[in-house]
Parts: sequence; C-alpha cells; structure tokens
Amino acid sequence: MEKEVRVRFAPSPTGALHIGGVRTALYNYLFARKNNGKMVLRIEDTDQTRFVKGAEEYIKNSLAWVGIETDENPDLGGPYGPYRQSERKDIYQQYAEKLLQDGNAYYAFDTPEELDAMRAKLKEAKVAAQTYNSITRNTMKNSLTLSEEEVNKRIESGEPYVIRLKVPKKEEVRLNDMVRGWVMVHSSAIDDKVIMKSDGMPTYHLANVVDDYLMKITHVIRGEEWLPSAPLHVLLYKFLGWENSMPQFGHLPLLLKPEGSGKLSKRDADKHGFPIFPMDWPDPESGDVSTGFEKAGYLPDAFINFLALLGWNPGSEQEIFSLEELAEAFSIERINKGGAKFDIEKAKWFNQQYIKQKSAEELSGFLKQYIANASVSASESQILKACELMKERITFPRELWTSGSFLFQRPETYDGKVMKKKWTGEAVAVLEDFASSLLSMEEFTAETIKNALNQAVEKNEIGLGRVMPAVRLAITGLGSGPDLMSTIEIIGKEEAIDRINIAIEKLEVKQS
RNA sequence: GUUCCGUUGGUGUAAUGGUUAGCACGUUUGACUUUCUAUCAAGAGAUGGGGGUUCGAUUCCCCUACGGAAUACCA
Repeated sequence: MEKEVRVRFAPSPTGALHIGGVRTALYNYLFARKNNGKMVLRIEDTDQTRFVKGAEEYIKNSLAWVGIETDENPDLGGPYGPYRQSERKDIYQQYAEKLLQDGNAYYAFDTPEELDAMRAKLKEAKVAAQTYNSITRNTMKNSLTLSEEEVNKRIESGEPYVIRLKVPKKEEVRLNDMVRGWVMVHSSAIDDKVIMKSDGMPTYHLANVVDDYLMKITHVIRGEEWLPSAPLHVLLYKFLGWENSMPQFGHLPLLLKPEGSGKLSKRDADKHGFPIFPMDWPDPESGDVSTGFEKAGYLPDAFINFLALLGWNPGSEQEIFSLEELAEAFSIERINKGGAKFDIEKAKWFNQQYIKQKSAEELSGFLKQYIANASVSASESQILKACELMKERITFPRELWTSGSFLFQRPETYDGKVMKKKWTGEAVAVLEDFASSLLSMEEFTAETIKNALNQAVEKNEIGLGRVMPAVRLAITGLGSGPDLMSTIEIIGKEEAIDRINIAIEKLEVKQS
C-alpha cells in the first residue's frame, strides 16, 4: 500500500501572513488535495521573543478567507498533536538528548559577546563566515573542549548553555529536491547550528525535523529561503536514525519585487500601493493598518487563481481555475525554479475576470452596502440590474458604486467638456421629444426606450451619434458609461424624464 | 567573503537539438455612426555574454556576467 501523502504548512506567528506564505500554503493544499492526502497546520512559535498577539488568529482567518482548509491544526487537533510547538517542548528535549548521547551534539557555553568577538575575528581574517564549525569549535567553550567535570559543574551552577549539532567535517550531504533536482552540499559549508536554545526551546531546525517526523509528513513544500539549511535537516534525520522516513523536499521559488531585484517586501507593496497581506493587518507597534487584498476589493478565488500561476503553470493555456480545478491540475513538476516578479496588473485582470463571472445576486451584497452608506433608495430589481450592467466593465466591487452611482442618484454636476461640445440646440430638441414620448410609454425596457429615441432622432432629422452624448449627459452627467438604454431602464421612467427636464433647464445651449 | 539556487519580450510563462520561439497581462493602433474603464481586430516587443559538443543549439557542457537566498540562541 502506498503511504498516505501528508503535508504541512508551518508558519510562525510573528506577524501577518504575507502573500508568499499564502502561496506556500496554497501549493501544499493543492498537493494534498491532488493526492488525496492530508494537510497539517502547525504553529511554529518556538521564539517567545518574537511572538505577536493575534498573529495566529490572523493566519487562520487568512487561510479561511482564501478557502484553504487543513485537516489537522491547533483548533481541530488530530492524531499527532499538539500542533503548536510551544506545547511540545518536552518532546524536543528527549531528541536533543539522544543527539548528545550519540555524540552528534554538544553543549556550548559561549556568551553572545564571545560569539560576536569570534565573528569579528573571522571577518577580519576574511575566512568563511561560520562562527561555529568543525575548526572553530575547538577554540570555544563547549563540552568538546571542556572536561566533563567542568561541563557538569557549569550546568549545575545554572550557567546558560545551548546545544549545538556536531556537523561532520567531511561529508557530502545530498538531497533530491522535487523542484530543483539533486542538490549537493559539503558538510564543511554547514556550521554547528544551535538546536536547543538556552531557554530550553528548540530552534527551528530541530523542532521542524522532529515534528515532521512525528507527524508523519511525507512532503515538505516550503520557500526557497530554506534550501540552504535543507542539508542540515538531512543530517538531522540521519543522526536521529530517521533516514528512511525522511520526507521529500520541494523548495518554492521566491516572490520578487516588481522592479529591480530582491524578495518582495511590505515596503515594496506600500511603495506601489498594492496590498501584500491577504487581510487587513494592524501593526501591533504603530497601530497602522495595512490594507489587505480582501479590503482592497480582491475576490478570494481570483486572488488564489492569480497566486497559483505565480511560479506554477498547468502546461496548457488555461488561466482561469477554480480552487477545485487547481487541485486537479496541480503538479510539483510544473513548479518553476526561478523567482517570479510580482505584477499587480495581472492580479487586477484576474479580479476583473472573476467579477464578470459572478452573478448579479453574488455581487449585489457589495452594492447594497454602498447604497445604504449613501442613504439612497433602490429596489431589489434595480440593484440586480445595476450589477448585471456594471459587472462587465469593472475590476473591483467598489466600482459598482464609484462608476455606477448615477443609476441611483441624480447628477449634481455635468461633464464640462461634453457639455461644451455636445449640448446643442438640436440635441435639446431631440431630448424634448424623447422625454415626451417616454412619458406615454407603457412598456419601459431598454429596447422600447431605444425605439423612442430613434423616433425622436428621425423626427428631428439628425444622426443618433450627434445626440447620444447629450442624452447621456442629461441622464448621468458623464461623458461615458455603460449602455445608455439599459441605464435609463434601471433609472425608471419618471426619474429619467425629470433628469432630462432638469438638464434642459440647467444647461446652457452651445452657441453655434 | 563563502555556500547554494536561478536567468525566454516590460511582467507571468510555454515549447523545442532544426518552428514565423506559442499564450496571457501590460502597451500601441484601429473598429464599434453610444462613449468607455468594456468588447473586437491588428501591431510592436524575448531566449544575458563568451566558448565548446554538433551538419545545426534558445535547448546539452564549461566559463563569465547579473540576480537571489543563506551564512542568528529568527523562523
């Protein structure tokens, strides 16, 4: 029987989950779904100094917003819990001890100052920038250089210490990455990483390996920033005797800033005025709220679709995918190796496509809010028709109102340019006839309205094109917008006639 | 500095040891006697550089350039 696929998303609650993290979660989710596997959400909160209140909640809310569901997590629990690393402290201790016993790890007593001094010294000598490795460890204060008696004495006296991994001097460490293929690193390039901190908490490396093993994770899909430490993790699996159940690794390409180079950061997002977090995030220090994709008007399915295609492609020319379809089409082999520059324009395009796909009913909720805020009245049928009419030409739900408020409110101002050029005597004559024929109409639809206008135009013997802008101006105050006949239908007979009369009264006819 | 990873138009990407190097976003132009932010049509625009291997390389190999990541008692 084949082993069940188990993946995990393991964020640390140090702030808002950013878009790169969402993509990592998404790829894990898609991979699990594709393979009928399970996905675990594990909170990596081993650094108590960086803990941010509300961050865990934020992560969960964000995943929920985009529709990523996990099978095992801190709230739901599961067979391999707890799913918060801070609640697993005792577990790590025993594995650290095993490493110690087997001679694969050692105690170190160096103070931060001593470490800094060593770093500085190495830098000056222009040697490799590892402060603790198979060479330097011989000159530092640790259980390899100190006598057993001395070590015990220090530990008993309560002197702070860490546990470091004893990385072998000469060894090829290799791993077969699912997206990059074979990656080989010589162990001399890896330093003696701290695996247990002086506060008794494990560092990422130990906690991660232990948890992935205990939670029976089969595939580790994570960001490229982890690639350099992956060999270290391989070493850890080996030392703990878990080589045969080591998960497969897949390191995702980074999301890059739109221009120039570098990893996409909040700074870049602010600079270009686009969000970087899925939902609003109030900075815990300054209190400044960063607008998230949700508030900015992005639909979750559009957002996910956009994100999925940033670093992966289906191999076909299809671009619009529901979450279901993504899960069906997804494959690790088609993940790109190179980093992807973030392009908000494409995100907007996806949003527009999704808005267009939505039904008027689905969009009406957005419009109703704006209508309520503006305290104007509108019938259900007007709202639905308005959504239907507007959805073809907008990118964000808010534009239902910002570009379509004339459907519910009389114009207060009139576009000066159009007025100057198109508000002519002949146009006004047509409008007068048009208004009076509207008055006698029984069936009030875009089609009958168009007939009425055509008649008025014919009667005055001028082209439709010469009066259309004036009609639009009278009705909406604008020079452009959606189909005018449908607009008039939504506005309604009496209101349309009123607006025409008001415009005729208010606007000055162009002198010619 | 060192180690690792990467490099197809402005952007996301496809493909291939021989093609007019495909698609999408964006952009430009035109059309739509009702405009446009919509729609339709057309256009411009790419294999970083140098060496090999080969009849032939964007594709395989090497070098180089450029970019990125890591190098914390952070994840």
